[in-house]
Amino acid sequence: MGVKCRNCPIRKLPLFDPMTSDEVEFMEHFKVGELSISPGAPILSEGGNTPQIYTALSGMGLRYKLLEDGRRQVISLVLPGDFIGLQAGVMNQMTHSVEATTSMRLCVFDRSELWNLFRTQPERAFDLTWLAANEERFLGEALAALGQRDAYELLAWALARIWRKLEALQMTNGDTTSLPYRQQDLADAMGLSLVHTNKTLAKLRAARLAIWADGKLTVPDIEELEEAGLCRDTPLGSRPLI
Amino acid sequence: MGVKCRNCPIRKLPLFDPMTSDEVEFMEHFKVGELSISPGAPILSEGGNTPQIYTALSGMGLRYKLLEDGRRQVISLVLPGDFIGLQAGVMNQMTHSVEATTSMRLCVFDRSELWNLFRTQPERAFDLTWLAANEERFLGEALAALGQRDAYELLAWALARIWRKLEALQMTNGDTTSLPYRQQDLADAMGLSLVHTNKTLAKLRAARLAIWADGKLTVPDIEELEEAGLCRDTPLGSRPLI
DNA sequence: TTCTCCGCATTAAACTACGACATAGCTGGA
DNA sequence: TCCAGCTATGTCGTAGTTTAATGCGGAGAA
Repeated sequence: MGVKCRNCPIRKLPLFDPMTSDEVEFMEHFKVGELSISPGAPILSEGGNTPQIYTALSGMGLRYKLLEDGRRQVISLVLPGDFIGLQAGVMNQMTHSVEATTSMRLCVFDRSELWNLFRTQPERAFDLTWLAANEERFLGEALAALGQRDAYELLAWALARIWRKLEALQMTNGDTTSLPYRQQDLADAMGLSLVHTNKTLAKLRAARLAIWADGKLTVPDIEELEEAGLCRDTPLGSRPLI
Repeated sequence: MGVKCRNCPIRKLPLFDPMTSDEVEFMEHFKVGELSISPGAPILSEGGNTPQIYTALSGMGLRYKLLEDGRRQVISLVLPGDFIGLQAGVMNQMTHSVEATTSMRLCVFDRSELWNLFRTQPERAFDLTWLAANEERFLGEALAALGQRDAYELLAWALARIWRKLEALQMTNGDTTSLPYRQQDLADAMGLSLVHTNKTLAKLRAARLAIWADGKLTVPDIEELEEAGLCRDTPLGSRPLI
């Protein structure tokens, strides 16, 4: 898996920014070990304790939250370079669950050490805090910002976004990429029913905008796809200066 | 307006926490003046520059964002104690607009001074950053967290939440409170059409859960109202420790 | 190998919530 | 008195949900 992030990347918002070498080095300082996770296994559970935080070195997963009525809200995908467990609360309690959808390798940090950041590197501390606050954000949220769209545009937007993300991580191969998520995952992320998601994906497929099959995503023409989703990203991810 | 916050309150997340006296004193240091705003007047505009930030001392307003298609997304209410303009970006550019819906009194701070926080008071800096990141959040966002519900539960939840907020600020009077927002504002906040919002409010009124009329909100039985909205707040607002 | 089970994708039919449009009443201000 | 802004209510079309049934490939057991 030809991922750029070697060991302990901080990926700033917007999530596509690569990490500078001294940032990598800086994070090395906090590293306490590595961890392997098998596909389908939970990494962190809502309400659980996390004295440590992780970054994904390889593999994919997703953040989600179980709702009272039994539905599941997917918050975001977990890709190599992402933090996991950063935003756990006062008692280190997680506010959502994280699960691997492929086998994953994780890099482990000691959470308490991170407080040093605030003393030694205020600007980086700002980045981290901001990242933590935003980690909780929903994929669908930014969509709300853009105004409610119908399922067609919603999914076009989501696929285009995922594609761009993977592209930035050099995880695409020509116009195809491997993407171990089920249609149910996508549906949960967008707040649509599985059935309707399926039908809408069929429409996208018929329009030859995005072919989602067999755990693979093929995007013949990304620009066209982005246009179909009116892909105007909100400045939500833009980095503020307080 | 019997608000607790005297001059320059930092209200931590969750937003109901009162400010300690030394925090008040601390913020006094940054204060550079006061400002009066008349009802309906804009305070900050999206894209505009803000060399300063404000806190609301009295009055109410709302944060919103204009969408490309002309609709308006209300982000959140501005109540006494809230920060305004905290999260403006790199060039001090606002990412959304803020408008007063009553006459307001604002306390003015110098933005650049705030960077000192990161050097002198790391923990408070954390609070501030967190607050800034969350200021952008949409009201409807937390709703998405609970899972999309129908308009009825959506509005029940929103009204209950507003009520609790005002209650904490001691801005309620028995089971009635003054609330200078239009139905259009509520609709924009919840992402519903004005017409449907109106009809749904009628249903809530018929059920004697919430009476919204003449700029006043009456809540005969808050517990019942909360239940109607399945009002289980997400821990979204809970303060994390990284 | 073949049978069976199970998770996932697919498609169809009935139902529902919401938006669009239309119309009317109510109030305060010029 | 008229007009503008807000509230209120009815009808109708449609996007999306729900339910249910079918198909299909992979894993495990005989």
